[in-house]
Amino acid sequence: MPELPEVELYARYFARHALGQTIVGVRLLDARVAGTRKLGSLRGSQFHRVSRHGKHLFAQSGGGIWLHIHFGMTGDLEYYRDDPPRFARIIFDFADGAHLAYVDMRLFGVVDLTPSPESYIREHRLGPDPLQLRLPEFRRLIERRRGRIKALLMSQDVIAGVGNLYADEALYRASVDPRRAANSLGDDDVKRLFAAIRGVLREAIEFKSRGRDYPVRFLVPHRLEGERCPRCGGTVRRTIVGGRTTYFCRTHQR
DNA sequence: AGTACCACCTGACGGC
DNA sequence: TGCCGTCAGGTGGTAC
Repeated sequence: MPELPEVELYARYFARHALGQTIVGVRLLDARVAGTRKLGSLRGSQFHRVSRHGKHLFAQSGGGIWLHIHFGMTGDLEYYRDDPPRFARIIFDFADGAHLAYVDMRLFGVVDLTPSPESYIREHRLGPDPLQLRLPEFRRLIERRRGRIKALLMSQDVIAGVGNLYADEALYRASVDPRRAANSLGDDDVKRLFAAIRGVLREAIEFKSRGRDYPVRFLVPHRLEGERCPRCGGTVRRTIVGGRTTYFCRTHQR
């Protein structure tokens, strides 16, 4: 599930529920989501800052070390007082008796410690976060690339945070065919795509933070082969691009 | 540089 | 009811 907008909401959720609480225990219920560093060293400290880069969440602890969470396909956070949620894999126990669970049905996520977000970003060669990006840099990142534009948008070393769903969404909004080579886009295409990526991500954060569903003008509610495009009446097609299931409107995406 | 395929996991859903 | 295939919004490795 989690792409940039979802992780942004998780970061806000983490800030709301976990900052300033004293950690009295860290329980590892399934070692397969733990990284190499021992989370037990967080005991006795507090988180006092949260940040996000792409799909990655970072929380600084009192010791100066940072918690790093990547949510994989099914990662989530749940703050609770009584019963732990289903698929809880790591539980942070707080001094006031409440808990924060890292939940992950499919176990593709990772919870680890890192010296700083900057060092993590460097070591894992993450590209810039699209909400911090400006047009000239975006242009530079994609103009000479020969791969398909959708595959490029999903490459975390090019832009960090866009996954399968929002890549489709941005290309749909920008009227660009996901199968086109990146270097075949004209300057107008690049400008529209840049605005579309940022617009789609910002709007998703906005309506999700209000607990609302995807608007009908988004592609997401129409991710079905043969569905009508709400924008032009064309037909929604399903195909594979970059190894992932891709939906696009064959009429207005060119 | 770009792509295709496999692997890592668990669960939901449709067909028979 | 149950078994089977298919699919799922992610990523890393390998091989071509």
